[in-house]
Amino acid sequence: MLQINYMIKSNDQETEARILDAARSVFLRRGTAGARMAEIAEEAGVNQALLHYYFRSKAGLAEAVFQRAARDLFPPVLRTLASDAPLEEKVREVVVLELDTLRDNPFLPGYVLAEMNHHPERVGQFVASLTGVSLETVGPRVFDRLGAQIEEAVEAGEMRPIPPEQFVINLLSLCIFPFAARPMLMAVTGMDDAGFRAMIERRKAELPEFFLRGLRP
Amino acid sequence: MLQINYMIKSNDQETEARILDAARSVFLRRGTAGARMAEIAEEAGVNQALLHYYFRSKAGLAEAVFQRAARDLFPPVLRTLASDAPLEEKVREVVVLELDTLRDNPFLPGYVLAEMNHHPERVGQFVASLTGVSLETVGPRVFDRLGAQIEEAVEAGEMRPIPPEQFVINLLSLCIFPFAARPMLMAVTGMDDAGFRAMIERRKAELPEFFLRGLRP
DNA sequence: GTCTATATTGTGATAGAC
DNA sequence: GTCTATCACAATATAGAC
Repeated sequence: MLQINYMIKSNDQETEARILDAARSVFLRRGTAGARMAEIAEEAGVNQALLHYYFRSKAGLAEAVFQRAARDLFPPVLRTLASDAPLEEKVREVVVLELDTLRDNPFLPGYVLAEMNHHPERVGQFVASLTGVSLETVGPRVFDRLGAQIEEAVEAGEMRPIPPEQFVINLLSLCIFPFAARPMLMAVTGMDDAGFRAMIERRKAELPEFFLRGLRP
Repeated sequence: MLQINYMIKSNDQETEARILDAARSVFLRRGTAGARMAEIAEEAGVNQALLHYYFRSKAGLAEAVFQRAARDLFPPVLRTLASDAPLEEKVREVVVLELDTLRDNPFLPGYVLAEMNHHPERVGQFVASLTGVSLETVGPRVFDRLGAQIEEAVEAGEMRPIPPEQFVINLLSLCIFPFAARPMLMAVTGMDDAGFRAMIERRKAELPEFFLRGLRP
């Protein structure tokens, strides 16, 4: 009796998490506009009315899911890039970090990129939330630190000059795009899931060198 | 009178094109699931019923728009890559081709990537339509030709070995991703539209060298 | 907190006049 | 070919019992 009572009471928290997980799964696969509350409820194993009890509206759920997804995709990389580690080490670290994350969440890039394009207003809001401060602080912080390191390396004759923005864009492009274009790549090359994973593993090993060679004088 | 009569008669063709253009514009911005037939009709300057007269259903319109968009995004590049031009020339050509296309259609990548993720079944269909033949012919044709050229260059000591798939993935990543991630890039860096275009122009000049250096021994 | 039943709107699609 | 008016249903959201 006590046991049962305890379990019921604890459900409120656990249920909310289950709903959020189900919502994430459905939103990532179908996109926000294509997602159906009924499907989320079913996947969470609860009634549809409960979704509204916890998140008020579909928009509320969508907001929560997008914030979480964007946090999974970008901040770890940006934090790494803003650190004090040597440049080459940063590159290797970002590649492994990003490729491992996306191997486990292959729908993440497609979803986040699509949402950003469909709801540009959410992007500023998200960027602001990264530091809790205003929009203008995140970018500069990463790019200033990176720019200084690049300048150092250039003066030491180890590297060509490159704007830090282009540095970041190139690196993220090479990591993220293959996942966003996964269905097309699989269709064109005839890869299956295992083949795709193998291709990604290979990238993990060779991408850092490819990227760094491209920057050398 | 004759004039008016002529214009009315010619409208059927012109109207269908106007609708398709409007549909493209709305679908690209909102995604298929998020697009509204009413908005398309308004943007085309016609009544909503006309959309059904010409395209039967929303799915019909969506199909037409996706085919056209995917054709704009991929085939020119694949054709270039499968040509007989020297490898380095191909790279320069692809970069200019792709960056110019996307400068004029910044929503294209986000839309196509999203649709592919949400409707993987359409991808095979599209790939098949590229040659009119079966799915297995397009990929190999590009990759075989490219693989041979790479092998040549490797034996001449001009290049490191790299699987042709990775070659293509890297090249497309560097061209396409910045547009797919445009809203995020603009928010993080504080760029406006002009700044983004300037950034792309800079890439057009520097991307080929960066890419090719990354492949040299 | 969780459910069933129901209200309310949004949205794709059709009928039929012009 | 093009419009207005309307239908039919899908999908979000709420009321209220348990």
